[in-house]
Amino acid sequence: MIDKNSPLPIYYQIQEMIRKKIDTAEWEPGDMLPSERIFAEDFDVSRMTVRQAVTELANEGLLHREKGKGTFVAEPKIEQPLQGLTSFTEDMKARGLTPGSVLIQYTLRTAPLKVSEKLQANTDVPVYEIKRIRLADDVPMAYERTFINSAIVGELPEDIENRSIYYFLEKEKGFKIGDGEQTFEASLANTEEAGRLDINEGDPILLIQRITYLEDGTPLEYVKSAYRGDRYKFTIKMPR
Amino acid sequence: MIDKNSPLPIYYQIQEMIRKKIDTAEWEPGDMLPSERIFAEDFDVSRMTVRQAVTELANEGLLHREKGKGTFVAEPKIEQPLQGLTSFTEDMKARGLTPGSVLIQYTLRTAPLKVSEKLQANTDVPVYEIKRIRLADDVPMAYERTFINSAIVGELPEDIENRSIYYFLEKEKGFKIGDGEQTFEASLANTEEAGRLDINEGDPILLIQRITYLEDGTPLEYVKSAYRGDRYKFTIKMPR
DNA sequence: AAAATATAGTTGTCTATACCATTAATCTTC
DNA sequence: GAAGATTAATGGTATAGACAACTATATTTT
Repeated sequence: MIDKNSPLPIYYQIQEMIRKKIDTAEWEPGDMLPSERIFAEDFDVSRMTVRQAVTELANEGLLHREKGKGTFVAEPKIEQPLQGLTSFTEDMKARGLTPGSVLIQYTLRTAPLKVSEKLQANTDVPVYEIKRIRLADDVPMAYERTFINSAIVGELPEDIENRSIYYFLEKEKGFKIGDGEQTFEASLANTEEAGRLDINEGDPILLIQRITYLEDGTPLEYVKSAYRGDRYKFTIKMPR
Repeated sequence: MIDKNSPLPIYYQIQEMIRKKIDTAEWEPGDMLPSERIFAEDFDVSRMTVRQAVTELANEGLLHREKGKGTFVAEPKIEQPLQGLTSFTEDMKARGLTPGSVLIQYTLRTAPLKVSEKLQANTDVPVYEIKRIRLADDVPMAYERTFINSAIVGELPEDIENRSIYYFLEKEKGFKIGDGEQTFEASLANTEEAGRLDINEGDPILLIQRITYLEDGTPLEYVKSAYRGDRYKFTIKMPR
């Protein structure tokens, strides 16, 4: 469960392990976690290492510490509609819909000019181009074109469309996702988009473009999505 | 400077000391802090204690760590193009355009049902209803309908259309603006919107609805805006 | 002169331990 | 039975040290 020889830090492994148990509802809000001393003994690590893992999760608000009592899974934050960057998968789940995906195209190619600009890379940089139709409860919701800088991520598994790309990159590849820049624009469906989304040409679509950066500022991916205007609203909480 | 017998934790004292040096500009953005080992030696504490202080400040964004190099005072957060809540006025200025406004209607009335719901108020609550055409370089950019809970803000001056409402409420009335919730949606211009925006019926428009809250969570205003799809893109930076 | 190597300094991770403050349960005393 | 004291468990703070990973500079080698 915890691999001391992994290149990933132990505290990070513990962190992700806890996160997973909460994600999978194995540990539910209000549940008390094993005490730091127990954790340390179980994993045969120092208590301080356990604390480093727990501290970060507590700062994130996922855990809640009480002196003298213990550490508990925090109650899910009320009013959390898309506070930050989210994937289509997370987005749909938050809306109570079942996300789905149909792969249209999956190729490794050299980046088109506009894409290479967005990715701040040379025009000849190899990128993955992934075209997907995104489904919500089996109905087309968006037509999505993703470009991922393969010079950064290396090889992607072929079954990536079934999983969250973010999850894969963060958990399995160890990349740290940073900020994202998102653009919203109203437009009308062209022939291709109308066909993919099962709507008529000229119907309203919400174009969302996103550039996702790594923590160090390197652009990782560029996504162009066309959402059905009649089905989709994007809601976001903004500070200050 | 650091009092080991103080009831305040040592790491907290160090934290506040660093904060103060930055506040008073004794340490400026870009400056390198003494290394953790130097700090520890100077204060005669353990390096881990110093780290606990620095880690928190780094998480806050006040400091910036670089492995192998050192710890530096972070650059003050630049107000990125639309990182948070912004008014139309600020938005346009950030784009290098001159914002303008044409007042269409300004009334004090009882809230329509939908509006009172958004403002979490009774249906008979009095609201200001302000309809404006928003101009950028004298060209219609958006048609905006604003509802402000007058039970909260009291009386508004009549010449409000020439000024930023936010500025007025914050600086002159002392209200503290909190979060905002914003919804994006693609649609087609109806007759009224097309007329106001000088476009054709059926042209694409970006519908943006915003609810602005005070710091204590009270809804303050509800704004429905229809932006010209051919002229306006909304860009935002989002944290992960 | 350029390239490779060593070196010193930095943050990152981790250990093993110690004591403190708070909490909750148990035991003792009245 | 109620009140107080004890005890065990928890997270909070702190120590002294170790090695790893990374960076910049100085030194040596080619």
